[in-house]
Amino acid sequence: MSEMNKWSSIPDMAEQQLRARLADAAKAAFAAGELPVAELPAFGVEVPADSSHGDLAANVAMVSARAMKCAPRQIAETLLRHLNLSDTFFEKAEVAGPGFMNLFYAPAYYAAAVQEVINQGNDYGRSDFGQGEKVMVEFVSANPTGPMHMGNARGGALGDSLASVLDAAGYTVSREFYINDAGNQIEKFALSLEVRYLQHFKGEDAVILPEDAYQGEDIKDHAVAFAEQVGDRYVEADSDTRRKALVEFALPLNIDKMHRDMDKYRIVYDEWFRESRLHNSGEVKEVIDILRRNGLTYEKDGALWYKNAEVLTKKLRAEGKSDKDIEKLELKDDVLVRANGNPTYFAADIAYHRNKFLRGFDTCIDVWGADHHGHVARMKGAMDAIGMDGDKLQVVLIQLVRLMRNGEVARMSKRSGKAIQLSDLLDEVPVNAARFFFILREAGTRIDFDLDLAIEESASNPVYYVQYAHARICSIFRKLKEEGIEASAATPADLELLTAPEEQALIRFLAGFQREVIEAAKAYDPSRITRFSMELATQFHKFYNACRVMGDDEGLTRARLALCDAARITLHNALALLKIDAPEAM
RNA sequence: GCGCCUGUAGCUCAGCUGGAUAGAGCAUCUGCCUUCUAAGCAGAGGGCCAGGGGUUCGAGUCCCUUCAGGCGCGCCA
Repeated sequence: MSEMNKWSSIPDMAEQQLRARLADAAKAAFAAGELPVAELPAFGVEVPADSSHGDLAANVAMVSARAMKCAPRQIAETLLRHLNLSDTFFEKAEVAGPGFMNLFYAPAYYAAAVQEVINQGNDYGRSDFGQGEKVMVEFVSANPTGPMHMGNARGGALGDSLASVLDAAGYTVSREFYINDAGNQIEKFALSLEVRYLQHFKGEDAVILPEDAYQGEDIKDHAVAFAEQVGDRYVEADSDTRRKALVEFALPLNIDKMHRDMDKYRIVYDEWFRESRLHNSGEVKEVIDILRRNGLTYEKDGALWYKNAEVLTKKLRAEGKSDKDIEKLELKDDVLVRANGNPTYFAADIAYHRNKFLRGFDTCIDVWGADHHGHVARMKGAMDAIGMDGDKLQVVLIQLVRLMRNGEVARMSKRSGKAIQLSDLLDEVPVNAARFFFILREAGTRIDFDLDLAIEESASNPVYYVQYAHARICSIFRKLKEEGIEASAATPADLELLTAPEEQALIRFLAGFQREVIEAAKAYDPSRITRFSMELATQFHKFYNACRVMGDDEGLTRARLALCDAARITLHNALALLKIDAPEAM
């Protein structure tokens, strides 16, 4: 409960004070014989939806009613009589509704909260909640056989921001991109390139592109570029040599492109991890051997199978599921090594996740497309099966993005007629707007991305609403400087002048930033920060319209300038987590 | 068929571990700039929180069930 925090937040301190004083009040009431002696149960302290109900509300009387055999309101009234609020952040308490104890902050609370933001500056919002635990966030990990798409754009923004949020919450975070540069899809890539290369010299009808090959224009572009560079000397070469040359030509180009796109999207990875490494190092073989030794494999139809059903059944039984329910799941086993001798993606992925844990990560978070959800349970199970802890593998599933144009689903780019790519998006939509949009909604919801709206009416994008608030604050300080006014720092007494409802609402909101970051980290949900930034902008705009910053009262002016500065810092730090610019002017 | 996700205002969505009269943006309508950025603010209308049961002081939130939509159940990744 008491998270000893070196970045102690003011709301946390206030809540602790309140809990301690309520416990004291109960003790006093017991001693006076005014309440039956009973253990004070765990109770909640929360921010009421309606500010007329105070700044914090405790439900201690309601949850104590049964044990004390006493009406909640009566318990609350008794506690109130014994409640001592001296030397706390509170100035008033009252009993309301069914027995809530409503507490009101004193001006000192608001003063302390503003001062805290200013003191911490760029660190404001950070905490050591995560205790330095090592966390890896693996995201995007797009297939290198083709260009990245809109789903990668969403996964990229969410994964990157999630990593930032975890970092701010005190975790040691690493960002990773997994490149599937081995296996079946590379074979398919090679075959597709080969057909296009041969077609380039012999004509489209001479060689037929199989239906299951990559149909995209990008393959043709690569083949043509290769043909222009080396000519027709691979036409007569044997297929293996030809395919190898084509892949060695095209794959680096695709990977370079992914680097460039991610760079433009402001995503910097700590590691680009290649699947081929796991095959070359023998790690794929190792995990297969481990599974074999653990008796979790068998051979059938020439392939080596993994006993997924057995592993998951055991796990689900341990979790208390009935055999009947488990049977309904129709659990299936999976192939590790195909009849042709090649390991499957699944086998390589087990090796990859083992590699992650062996690198010392306490938690590995995978950001996957929602269509991979069937893969989650068996991957966790496989971790258990090789002696790792499957619970330390966490998966965030991202729903697909639907592209809309003129109210209809769009699949193709209007200009090129090709499938819409991430790089098209970044060419047309400012990065700030694109990122903001993709981090606006939590991962599990399907979203529609309206290209026309994003491109043509970008000013209606809420990102500008938030940025405008930041620019507005900066303009106040700019004006101050232009007029040669040098405002000294606000004193605690100055800050206690912040008593207008709009001022206090803004401060209460600012003060909750650290908690919001922690909540976002716990839920693996960076979209909370996006919405926080929007609400913060609203609170600032309201304050700005209601309270003139530079006025006749010097103390109040200093205090309001301090509040502006606190709002600017908080807004800046929130946007920084999302890697969205906080402009000084618009 | 089985599993996962989703269902809240006309549209897009918030709603912290259950709390007091369910919120915001867009859209529609009405006001507010001779003083710090009107990309802003204030106000109005708009809801059987998909339906039905249950748990309790109290349910949009938890449990069961029905309905509707999305996705998944490969020697694909």
